[in-house]
Amino acid sequence: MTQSQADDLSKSLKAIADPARLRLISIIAASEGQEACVCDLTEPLNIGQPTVSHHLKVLTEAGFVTRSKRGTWAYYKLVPGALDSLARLLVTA
Amino acid sequence: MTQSQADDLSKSLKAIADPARLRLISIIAASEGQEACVCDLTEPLNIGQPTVSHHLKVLTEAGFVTRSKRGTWAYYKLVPGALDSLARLLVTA
DNA sequence: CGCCTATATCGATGAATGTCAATGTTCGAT
DNA sequence: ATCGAACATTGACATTCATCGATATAGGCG
Repeated sequence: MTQSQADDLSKSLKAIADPARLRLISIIAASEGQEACVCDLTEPLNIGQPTVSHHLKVLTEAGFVTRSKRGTWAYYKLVPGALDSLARLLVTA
Repeated sequence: MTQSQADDLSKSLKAIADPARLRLISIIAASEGQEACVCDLTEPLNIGQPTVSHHLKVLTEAGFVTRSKRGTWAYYKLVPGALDSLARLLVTA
């Protein structure tokens, strides 16, 4: 594995290597259409709303979720296959 | 996913979410018997020997490699299936 | 327009982390 | 016993990061 490959893979791993972000992914994955509103994510995690917003931004920039605003609400949806392809990279490593 | 499950999974992910540690795993995995001596790991990574030692300790404590000393040399070996079971946890998340 | 609600951004702070230089430890060889 | 080689540990430093409070933005409603 080259240095830049290792850099890329570690960036993806760092993005999900956080308890709060793992739980966010878990909740979104269990939601209808694998999509959830921020209001459904703030309460069950015991962390403040700005922190949730921050974690969702990290996950979005890493390509694990996408954001779509409908009215006042922001909905985050899992990117299909993103987690699977990361898992495949792991066993190939 | 519960809080403690998320904590455990994030600890495993943090252990490999580092370019140097990913390259260490990659080199060990490509070695004969999936085992390599520290002397074979220090040079190709462009980081100092104490740092390599530190990374190997992190990987050992996370259960990805095991250490066995033979003479003056320390050999690190991949734990079979460790990466695979982590990858499986990811797609189930 | 003005208020309220939902979400994002900013700035700060404390904790964790990667790296190094220096030193310690262990083992083989002379 | 002594020396050198291989590896680990320690202490320090700079950077990154998770979290929070305060504030900004943006949309719906009266």
